[in-house]
Amino acid sequence: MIISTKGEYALRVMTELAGLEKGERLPLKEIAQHQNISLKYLESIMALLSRNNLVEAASGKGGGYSLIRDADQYSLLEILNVTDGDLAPVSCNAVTGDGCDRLTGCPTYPVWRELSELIAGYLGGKTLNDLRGISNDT
Amino acid sequence: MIISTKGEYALRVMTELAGLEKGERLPLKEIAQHQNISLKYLESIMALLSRNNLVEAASGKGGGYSLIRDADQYSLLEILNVTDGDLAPVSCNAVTGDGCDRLTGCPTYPVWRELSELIAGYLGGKTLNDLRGISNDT
DNA sequence: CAATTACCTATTGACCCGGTAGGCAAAAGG
DNA sequence: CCTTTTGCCTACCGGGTCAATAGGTAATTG
Repeated sequence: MIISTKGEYALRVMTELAGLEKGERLPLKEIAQHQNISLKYLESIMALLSRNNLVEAASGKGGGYSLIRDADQYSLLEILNVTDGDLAPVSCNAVTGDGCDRLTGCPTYPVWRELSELIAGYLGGKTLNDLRGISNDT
Repeated sequence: MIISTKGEYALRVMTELAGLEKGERLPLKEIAQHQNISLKYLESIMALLSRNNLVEAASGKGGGYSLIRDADQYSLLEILNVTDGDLAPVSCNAVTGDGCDRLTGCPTYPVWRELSELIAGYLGGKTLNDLRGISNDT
């Protein structure tokens, strides 16, 4: 599988954050309870998202997490790239270009490349709003 | 990644087998040399393919492997399902239906389902012939 | 019978993933 | 200040899987 629970959890949490009012924050403790996910594990995930400027964090009382942009400005691809790295469907790294010494003439390469683009295209076109059941068309 | 080297190797070997004349066989020793893959490792992979009736095997002198059907009658999906199991892109097993207790109302589920179908659709439409650079349109 | 080939059953080492633990840093409030 | 709340960092662990190896057995042919 390409997408780990780390990615799955990240999407779920960010979807929840998308429901907040502007300026509102949600502490991780509450999120972990809602989503029924280990708090400690979530911590490591959210720290990662924070480091990559996908969410904003505030320490101390009244602190917590919030989104930085509007929900429809986050593509799922962008988020999953942070949590799961490159989403290349194949273990050989031909898709990213480096490492395979048999690349020239490799019969499977074009297929992996196309498949990669297909996946990236699909996930790049979906946003957090799609996860909330909110359609993007006006 | 969804697709292991096992799947990648299986596709490469079967593509090579697709180049044989009708009734011709190729012993694994040669294939392993051509493809520069460990013979022992290949053995385990080919035994798997053989058990699942994707290739035909013949022991003894003059033996080896051959395809059973025409190359355009093997979809990549079918082969990869044998080597890599279900190609579900997500570790949660919601896509196959069982196991997730949060399934009802799970915001990400529809996305994984769609993505799964997209991948299966793509790989189901490609055959071994596509790996040989032979187009299926007459 | 001997050579060739496929098949089966372990086993190994490395790596990654999900999760845990504990302590540190920052911010806010009294 | 000091305490509480919150996020952040580092390290660790157990289990599973993957790629690969090893050795032996069965089938087929000459």
